[in-house]
Amino acid sequence: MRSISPNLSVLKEKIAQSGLKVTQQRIAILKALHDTDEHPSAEYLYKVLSQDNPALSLGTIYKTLDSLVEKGLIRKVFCADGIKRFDVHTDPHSHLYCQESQKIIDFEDPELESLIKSYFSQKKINNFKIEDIQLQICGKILEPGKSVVIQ
Amino acid sequence: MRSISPNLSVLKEKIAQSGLKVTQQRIAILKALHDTDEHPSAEYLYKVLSQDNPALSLGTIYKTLDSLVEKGLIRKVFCADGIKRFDVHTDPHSHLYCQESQKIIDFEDPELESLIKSYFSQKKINNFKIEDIQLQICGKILEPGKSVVIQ
DNA sequence: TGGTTAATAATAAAGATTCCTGTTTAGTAA
DNA sequence: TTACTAAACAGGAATCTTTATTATTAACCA
Repeated sequence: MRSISPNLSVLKEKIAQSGLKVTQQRIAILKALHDTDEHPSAEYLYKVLSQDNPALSLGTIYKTLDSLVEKGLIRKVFCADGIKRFDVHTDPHSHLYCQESQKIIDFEDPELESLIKSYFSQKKINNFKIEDIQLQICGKILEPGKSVVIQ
Repeated sequence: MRSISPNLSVLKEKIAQSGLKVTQQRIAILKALHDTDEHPSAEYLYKVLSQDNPALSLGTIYKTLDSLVEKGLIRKVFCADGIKRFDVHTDPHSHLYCQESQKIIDFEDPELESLIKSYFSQKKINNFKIEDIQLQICGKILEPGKSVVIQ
């Protein structure tokens, strides 16, 4: 389901183009974000990455995630559980939230996105500049283990 | 903009009907939620309520908010900032998020809600039970102080 | 290759939430 | 009304999440 992760040189290029220095930590973090479907939190990345980079600091992860968001390379995901989570997927899409397992599943449907887009292109909201629209579908995965299929 | 708050007996009735004991704390917390547009966090409620109820404990607020969510009297609001916030508004509506002021503004539009509803009534998502759909419009209030007008 | 500056590690501090325990209170039944 | 019981509460400790601080290191550029 997840798209193929870009190779290292592409990741480096992305970081460089954003104006950030290309450090080993940033490469590793951005790669880890690409290598998972999990919409990771800082803690998750720390657990995964410290196996190969024992010196990696949690503070660096937080700081890097902020930088990557600021540069538009990743997005903050809206969450009900009070934990910051992130998504490399920067094109418009929605999320399924399983309230039991805390899993977040990408919900990609051009039809829905264009529906929303066209609605908001007509709608007038005075005194507010729209920058991003996010939609969550909350509920439950019925048989954990089996995959959720969107048709 | 905010709807008129229900009076105390209505609030008590709501709490009782949910199966929870009707305590002074729960009444005060539910009332405070009704009396504001702010989509409060536990901390906000603590600040506001401890003025009149100096003995009120922050732990009680957290616990009460959880109970009220569980009973469906209030909803958790999806947030990007890693703070749990709540909404008494339980009918379907969306939210404007100001990324500068952290303000959350109710966005109520039957047209949008029915658009979303009809989309999802057709859409098939296997192995997932939809319980709630939330949409956020992120951006910036252009002139803080002035109100945001939805047309 | 060396110098400059941003980035990092390590750790402390702050902020948000949950947990624990003795006490109090709401609901119930006598 | 009163007494009983279970749930709820206050207060505070503990935990979890995030941010801030500072000395050291590494990326980038001349």
